[in-house]
Amino acid sequence: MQIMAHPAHSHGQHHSRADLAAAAQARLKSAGEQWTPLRATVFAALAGYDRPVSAYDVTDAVSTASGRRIAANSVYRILDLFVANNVASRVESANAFIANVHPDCPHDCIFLVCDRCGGATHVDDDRITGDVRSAALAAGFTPVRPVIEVRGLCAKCA
Amino acid sequence: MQIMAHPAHSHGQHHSRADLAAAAQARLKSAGEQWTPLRATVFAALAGYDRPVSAYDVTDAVSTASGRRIAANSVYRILDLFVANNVASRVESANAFIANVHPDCPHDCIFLVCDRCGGATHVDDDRITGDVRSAALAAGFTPVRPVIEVRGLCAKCA
DNA sequence: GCCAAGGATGTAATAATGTAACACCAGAAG
DNA sequence: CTTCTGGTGTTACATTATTACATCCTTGGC
Repeated sequence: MQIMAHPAHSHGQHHSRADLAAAAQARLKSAGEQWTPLRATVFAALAGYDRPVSAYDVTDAVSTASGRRIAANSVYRILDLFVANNVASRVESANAFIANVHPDCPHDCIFLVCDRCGGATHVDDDRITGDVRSAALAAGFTPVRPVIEVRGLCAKCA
Repeated sequence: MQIMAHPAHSHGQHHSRADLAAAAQARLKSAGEQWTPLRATVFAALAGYDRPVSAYDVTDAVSTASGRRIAANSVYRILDLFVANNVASRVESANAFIANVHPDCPHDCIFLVCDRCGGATHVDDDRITGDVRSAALAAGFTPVRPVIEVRGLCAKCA
C-alpha cells in the first residue's frame, strides 16, 4: 500500500522518506518544540513503515534502533506530540499511527485501511472533509477534529 | 447529548427506548439470529445509555441486571453481533458502543463525540457518507465500511 | 423419547493498548 | 551557582480485546 495524493488536490510536496524527517523537524521546531535524538528515532521508526503501526511496534523498533529498552509511555508521549503537530496521524479504527507525508499542510486526512494487509491509503479531499466539518459545526460542535476512515479491502487484497 | 436525526434526511422511525428493543429483536430475527435473554439484557443495558459506552461498562450493567457476573468476552461477542446486524454501532475513536436508533435503515452514521462530556450526536447525511464511499471505491477499495466521526466539544461543553 | 449437531454461553487465561505518578537529568535563564 | 523547565526514565497500573476450550441448551431427525 502506498501513500497517494488525491489527484484533484494540489498542496505542498510529498516528501521522500529521506527529507520527510527534515520536514517533520522543521515543523516541530517552528512550533517551538524540540527535535531530540529520541524524537528523531521515533520519527524514523514510524516513517520506516508504509502502513499504520501500533505504538508498541514503534516502541520495539525504537528499542532495537537505540540498543536499549525504551518504555512504551515515552513513545506514546512523543507520538501524541507528533499528532498534535501534524507530523503523524492516529488511525483510530486501527489504534495505530502513521507518519504524515505532508506535515506542511494542515489537511484533514481520509485513511482507507485494508482489513487484510493492514495497509493504508491516504486520500486528501477537502470538499468531503469540509462537509464533515460543516455538519459538525452546524450541530453546535466546536472545535472539530474529523476522523474519517474507511475499512475494507484494498485492490490487491480484494 | 441526545441522538438526533439530520433534518434534511427522512427515514424509518427513530424508536422510543421502549420499542427500540423490539425493533432490534425483529432485526436480528430477520437475519436468522436468535434473540436470547442475554442478548436482550445486553441490548437493554446498551440502550439504557444515551452515549457511547465501553464494553466493560456494558458488562458491569449486564452483570448487575442479571445478578451474576457476566464475562467481558460474552458481552463482546454479543456487541459484535449487534454491530454486524446494524443494531448497534461501534464508535472507533472512543473504543465504545452505542445502540442504533434506527436499526431498520442501513445508514452509514456520522458520530459527533464530545471530548468533555462523552456524549455523542448522531448525524445522518447520505451525501457525505456516499462521497466517502465513492472516494474509497475510486481508490480500489471494496467492500467499504466508512468510519466517520468528529471529535470536539458539543454546544453545552464548549 | 433419544440422540446428534450446532449455536450460545461460561471459564480461564492472556494479549494488546493506554495512562498516571513521580524520580532524575540536562540545558537555559537569572 | 542556582533555579526552573522540559524531556525522559521507571514503575506500576488501568483499560480494552482476544483466544482456546468446556459446557449447556435447543432443535431437528430418527
